[in-house]
Amino acid sequence: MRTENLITENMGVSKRHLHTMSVNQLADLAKVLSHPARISILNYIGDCDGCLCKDISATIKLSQPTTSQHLQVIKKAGLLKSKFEGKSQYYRINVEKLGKLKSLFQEFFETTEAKCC
Amino acid sequence: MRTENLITENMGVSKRHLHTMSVNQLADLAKVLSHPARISILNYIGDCDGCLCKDISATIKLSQPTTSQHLQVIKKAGLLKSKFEGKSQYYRINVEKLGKLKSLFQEFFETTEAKCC
DNA sequence: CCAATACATCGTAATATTGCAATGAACAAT
DNA sequence: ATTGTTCATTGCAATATTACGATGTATTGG
Repeated sequence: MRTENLITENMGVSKRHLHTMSVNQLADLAKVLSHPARISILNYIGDCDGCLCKDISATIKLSQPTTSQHLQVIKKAGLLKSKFEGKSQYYRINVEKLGKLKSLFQEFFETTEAKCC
Repeated sequence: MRTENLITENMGVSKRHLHTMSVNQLADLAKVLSHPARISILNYIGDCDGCLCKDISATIKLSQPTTSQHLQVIKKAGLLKSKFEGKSQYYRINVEKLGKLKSLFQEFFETTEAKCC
């Protein structure tokens, strides 16, 4: 009757090791799109190609720190590139990574639709 | 010099009202895919078409409560249907909603790739 | 009726996410 | 040099997510 070892370890943290590489990759990229502000940001950058944080902030109506934070999340996932020019940082879509997302998504659809459709 | 009204309201909650309907819809569906377990579940259900929580739980190696919780998240987003038969609940892909996700994703790609590619 | 099965839900603990004011760094302009 | 601009980072508060044991309900099998 051991009620020991009920110690809560790894509480609140996703168990990524249980899943395949490509499943984790898709989850990471989907997480970028799981917040509407990040979708709006990607839409905006895709439309202007070479954008500043202050302009994005003004467009999506979130504060500069919040906008910057979202930009870092997108960049860390690989969907954005950036380049400093003077005091300005220009953000651009990383087209290669966007293509990767596209193919992972395609793969997900093919697997999921396999026998149900 | 009013340091009043610095009261933290709406802290920690997404400002969905700032974004368009379709952006929010895509974000909601992307949130489903933002956890690897939920991708694995959808893959599995798409493959077997009519699955039980216990079998999914055994396959993805998460506890029954955790698996059930993920299933409710996916179902609430509309990507799953379910039907009770005796003591068993059979889960199936909601093909219409999956198609909706596909088209929202397509739309996102077209907007984002507009001028950068 | 009684045990076993399948599942959702509750409660709880730990971590993650979201948002912004305040701050500091780097550069531009005067 | 001083001021203004642009941005990332820090610190904090509030909410959301993740995971699972324990529990209750409903059904099946004996």
